[in-house]
Amino acid sequence: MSESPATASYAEFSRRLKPRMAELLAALFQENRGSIRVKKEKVAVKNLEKIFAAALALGQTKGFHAMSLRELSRASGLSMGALYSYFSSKEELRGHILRFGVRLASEAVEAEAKRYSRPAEQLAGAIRAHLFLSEALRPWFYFAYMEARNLPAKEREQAMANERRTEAVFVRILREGKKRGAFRLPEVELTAAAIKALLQDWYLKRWKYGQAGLGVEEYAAFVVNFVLGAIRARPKEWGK
Amino acid sequence: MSESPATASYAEFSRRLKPRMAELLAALFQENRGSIRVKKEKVAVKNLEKIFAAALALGQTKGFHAMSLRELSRASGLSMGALYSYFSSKEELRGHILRFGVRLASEAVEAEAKRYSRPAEQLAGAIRAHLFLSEALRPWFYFAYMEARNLPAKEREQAMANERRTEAVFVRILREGKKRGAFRLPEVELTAAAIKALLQDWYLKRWKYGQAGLGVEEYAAFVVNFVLGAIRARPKEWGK
DNA sequence: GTCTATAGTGCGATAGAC
DNA sequence: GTCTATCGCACTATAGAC
Repeated sequence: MSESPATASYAEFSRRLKPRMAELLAALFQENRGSIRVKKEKVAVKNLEKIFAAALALGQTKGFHAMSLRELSRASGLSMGALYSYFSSKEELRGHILRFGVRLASEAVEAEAKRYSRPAEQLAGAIRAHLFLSEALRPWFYFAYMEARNLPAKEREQAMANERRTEAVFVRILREGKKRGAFRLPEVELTAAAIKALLQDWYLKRWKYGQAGLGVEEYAAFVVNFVLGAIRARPKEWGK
Repeated sequence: MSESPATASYAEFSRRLKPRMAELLAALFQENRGSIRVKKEKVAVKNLEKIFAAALALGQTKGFHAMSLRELSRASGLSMGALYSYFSSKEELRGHILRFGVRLASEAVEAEAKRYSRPAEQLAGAIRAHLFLSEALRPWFYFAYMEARNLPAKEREQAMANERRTEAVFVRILREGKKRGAFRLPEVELTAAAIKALLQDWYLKRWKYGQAGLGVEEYAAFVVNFVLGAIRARPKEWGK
């Protein structure tokens, strides 16, 4: 509940996230002891990490469906047979990867929420937190976005629900700011959707921003400024 | 060079686009007489239309790579053998579809450009034209966006160049408006990228806007207003 | 726990009848 | 111009050696 002027820097955000990734990987192993044939946690976690990293990298460039398990075997350094000790089908592997990311992401967003009380700072904080998160987990975010449509119906609905949940955070902040007179905007839901689109562009068009030599902090500053301008929040009004 | 208050309605835009689609399909047939074994234009164009529509629909839900030619055969009503009278490989089919769309899209955007002289109206017109176009060719836009990364290197670079070209239109308008004092914005390139992201969200998240009962004209009005707000264009300044 | 070898399936593409 | 039948191949997944 501190009122520091802005969310922590990306470096700090990233530093706080790292250890959670290792913990969650171990948790994922424990929860799937049934289907994972390897029993030593240390070995399993190490290999799961390799498999996930390789699958995300390959999924990045050619898509998960187009990636063959032979390629994954080569890229991860494990044989075909060894791979199948960690999952029982290619689809199950995709499920593991997606669930791992969802948990990591939702935890991190919850942790950043409600650190501020003034609407404009809340909005800026939420934008920064989402961008920092997608930067730290960029391969996963891209993977999840692109794989969403290939999911079986049930999981696809869950993915769409996730999309709505993210937007709901922004809807709440916008509505509160509007009530307090800090923001002027007619369409709260559409504005939240627009913010979401700007956040997603960061990991979807990384090639473009990378070539322009732009960092995540600079992009975050731009988005915050752009959005606050669009909803008529003026610097002098930020404190309302 | 008319100075009507806004780009034509979507209905009118769509009406003007339709005949061009038939013409371009015929042109595509003529240019590929070498590789297309069917010689009667009437038959060929009719079947190409069926094939393209079926491929776009299937590519929509599962991706082009995941779509098998057996499925395409079923969906288009042509046998496997017949399909191969119209293209010599699955990849060539993808190329046909992408090139067809690129030509249709670039023609339509050129036609809408430069209809206005005042910066805010130019910007609003360009936003509306892009949205209307992506609405009329939604299956194709979605297909092109999702297939871009699966293209061979040369064609992928061309796709990225297309992305930049669209943005260049907005950069030009923004820069001109800034010079004339109609807009206040520090980052012209980033603003153009942000506008692009908002335009793309319309066809990428169609499920969301569709469920909300939102039409393309309403979304266009929102985006225009949002962007003009962000770049500090005020209604009274629109005429500058 | 990991490997190599291979079974079984469905793919893209083609040949030849009509 | 379109069809059916089929080829060869690459894939996912598994069996059994080490």
